[in-house]
Amino acid sequence: METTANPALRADAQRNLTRILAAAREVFAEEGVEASIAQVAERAGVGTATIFRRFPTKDHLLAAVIEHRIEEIAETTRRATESKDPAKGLRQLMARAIEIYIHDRGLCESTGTALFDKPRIHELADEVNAGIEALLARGKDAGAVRTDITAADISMLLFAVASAGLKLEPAAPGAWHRYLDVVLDGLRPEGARPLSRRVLTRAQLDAAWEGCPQRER
Amino acid sequence: METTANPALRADAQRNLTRILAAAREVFAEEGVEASIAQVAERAGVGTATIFRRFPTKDHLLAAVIEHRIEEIAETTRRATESKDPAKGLRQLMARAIEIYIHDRGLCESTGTALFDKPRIHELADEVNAGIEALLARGKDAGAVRTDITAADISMLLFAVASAGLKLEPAAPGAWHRYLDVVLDGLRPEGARPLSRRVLTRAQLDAAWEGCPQRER
Amino acid sequence: METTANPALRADAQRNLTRILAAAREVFAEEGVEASIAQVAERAGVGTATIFRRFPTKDHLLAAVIEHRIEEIAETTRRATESKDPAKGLRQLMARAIEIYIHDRGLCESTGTALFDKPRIHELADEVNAGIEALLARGKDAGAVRTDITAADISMLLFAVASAGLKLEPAAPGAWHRYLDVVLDGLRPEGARPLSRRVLTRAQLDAAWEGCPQRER
Amino acid sequence: METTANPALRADAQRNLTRILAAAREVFAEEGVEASIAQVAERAGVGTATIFRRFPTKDHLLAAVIEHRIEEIAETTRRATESKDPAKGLRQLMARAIEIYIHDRGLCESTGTALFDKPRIHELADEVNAGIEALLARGKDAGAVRTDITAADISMLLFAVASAGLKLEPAAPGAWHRYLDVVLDGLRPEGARPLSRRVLTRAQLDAAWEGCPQRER
DNA sequence: GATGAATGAGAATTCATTCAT
DNA sequence: GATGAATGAATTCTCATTCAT
Repeated sequence: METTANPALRADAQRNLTRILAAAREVFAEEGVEASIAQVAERAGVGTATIFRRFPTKDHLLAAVIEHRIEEIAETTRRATESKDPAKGLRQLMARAIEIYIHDRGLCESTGTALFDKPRIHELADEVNAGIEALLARGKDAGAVRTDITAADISMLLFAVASAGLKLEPAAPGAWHRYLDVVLDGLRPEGARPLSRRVLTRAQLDAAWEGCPQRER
Repeated sequence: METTANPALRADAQRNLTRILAAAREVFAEEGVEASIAQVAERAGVGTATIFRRFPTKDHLLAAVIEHRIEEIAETTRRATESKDPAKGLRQLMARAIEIYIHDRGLCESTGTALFDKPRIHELADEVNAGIEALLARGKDAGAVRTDITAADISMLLFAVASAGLKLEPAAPGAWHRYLDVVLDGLRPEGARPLSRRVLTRAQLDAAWEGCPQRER
Repeated sequence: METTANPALRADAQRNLTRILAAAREVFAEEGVEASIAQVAERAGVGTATIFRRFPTKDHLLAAVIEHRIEEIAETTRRATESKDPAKGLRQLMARAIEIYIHDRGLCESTGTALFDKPRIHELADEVNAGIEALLARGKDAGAVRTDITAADISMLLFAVASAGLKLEPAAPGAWHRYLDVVLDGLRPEGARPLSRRVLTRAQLDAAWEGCPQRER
Repeated sequence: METTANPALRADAQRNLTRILAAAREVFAEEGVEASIAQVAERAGVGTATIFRRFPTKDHLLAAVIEHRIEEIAETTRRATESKDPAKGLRQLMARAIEIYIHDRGLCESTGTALFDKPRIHELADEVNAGIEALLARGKDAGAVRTDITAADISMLLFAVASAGLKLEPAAPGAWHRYLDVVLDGLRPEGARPLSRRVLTRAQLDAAWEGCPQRER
């Protein structure tokens, strides 16, 4: 999760690149994907062309920012899977991922667009998925998690709570924990009522993350 | 819930207004709030200036469209409160409201922006809130709903599931029912674990719906 | 060859459209295809957006200008074919077409680019070609033109002289007539030496006019 | 015609200069004058700044490339004047010069711009002119060339055929020979019809090569 | 000397909003 | 009243040229 240090880059360029990425993270997080490159440039203290030297397209910059966030989520997943208690691990993972989402409007807006269709993002998504699956398996074995739930469901529920949290955060910081609590309670096996729809196929999940045909951008 | 019929309007003007609103609902639902006025005008079969005669600003038009949707949700609430079984009523209400949300990108994108800060919307929000409260009270009495949940929570949970549904809908239509199921299971009183945060104050809820200070547009 | 009068257009719009086209003809003629839309707008006395309302793309505007010139050439061809003397008609045609080319840098630069690949241009090109063929046939019959020359050759020779004329015009207006004279002398049948290459196929000619793979613009 | 070897240059600098010129020749030949310095730098395997160290301006680089081509044409002229048969020499000269032109988009686009206004180019142009004049004189004496033609005319006719060849080359390589044939037939004295315009003055020819006041770039 | 990096001045294009018919 | 037209302020992206290492 180290900030991508490119050793082939000159010192000043590396510094600028770091600044650009930091600025882009902030700006897109605050303003969403419609923020202009000029805003990023200003916050980074560089000219717009400097950004375009590193990122041929605004979307490339956005993608880099998103990748960084997904790296964070993957790292979070890694740590969560090390937890002794799978239920605790799951909550930890969801809570931390939600926090990352909530503080990044751009990330939320990008979810389910073509920006997610990059090899590195796929890799990370696979990794996250595997981690969740491992936690789920242990949780189910321990009788702490209902058995009809899949990793894909966890991703979607996480996204659901995060979306509500995003709206709520300015007015009631952290209030989304209530909703995560409700959802986690809904994941218990005791008295669980059967789910009314089929589980998501992998293709459906992928399509949800990338495919969004609206907004081709 | 009749489309606001303004009796002072000439027949043709009234017809145009109706067309404009219908077109705007469709266009913003499909394309989101970034859709252009020109698109709306074209679908309505009127000139752009005709729209601006009725709505001084694009945001005014958006607000009218949103108001309409909230009217639908209020109407849905009214019907739901008539249900004999409060738990069924609650599910019905949430499911129908989610459906409304899911099929309107513009509505989702607008939630929590200044566009919601209109007297009529407040009225309707109050009405919806009251309906949910009534259902909740009956549900709690019947032992079907946990007691630490408020109407504000239901709104937010509804928005949460809707947000996930919005992403998922193209790839897996209706799949969001799974997540509503999970949430509803989480609302049962049996074995409910205490919620980790305070309930939302009314001010916080209002701020969540309107306040979003980012995105001044 | 009337300036495309669109009767469906409001008076002011028609006036602006006319101005835009006139300005575009002048500006592209003087500055070449790299002239900016802003230059055209300024000369036309309108805003840049007004141009983009009529022409979705700079290339569309360029295409309209080019089409106009080719119309002029087609009209010239029509008149030339009415000449009693085919040799005179041919000279008349070539001379007038060269004049049109010479006073339009944009036309010269566009020749052989994708801008020529439009149905209307193809039609006009066919018409010009047919006219030249008719003149050639009559000229050959009359013993005034060598028999191994085709209409495609005439187009290319015309373009050749025009290219030289373009460079020469500012310094020596009309001097290109000398070179047209030489070429026409080269077209006489008496003592004509055999041409060293095959005649152009239609496909080759078309490719020369449109195909230019360099400069995809 | 050795590549200008500057003895004051360090070995590596000399090598870079050579590479830059070679790359520039290729790039401008293929892409035309709008090719970017970055493209040249990349092909040369040097940084852009290295180019600007040697050539204060893009135009200076272009000028150097052009000079090189004119050197080639001058060399060609020299060889052509050694031909026993002046008509053959003339054809040889024109054909080879046309080939040089045709394979260099940049050269064609630059012809007649301020880039030609350099002492060395003037020298070379004089040399070429003298060579052509010598050939013409011998040709006229031998009755192989019409007497009303000047060296300036030959330059322009050459440029004319080259321009057509440039457009035609991708679709029909070498087809321009047909047009050179026609022009050469037009240069024969037998039955030559009087030329309709005055001969070019030297000033006019110079202006044609350099003067093009449009396109200040 | 050499180079990658930085930049500012455009260029095309879009869109909410105001005007003239 | 209705409408198409006009516009100016953005926005993304390019490139010759200058700077810092």
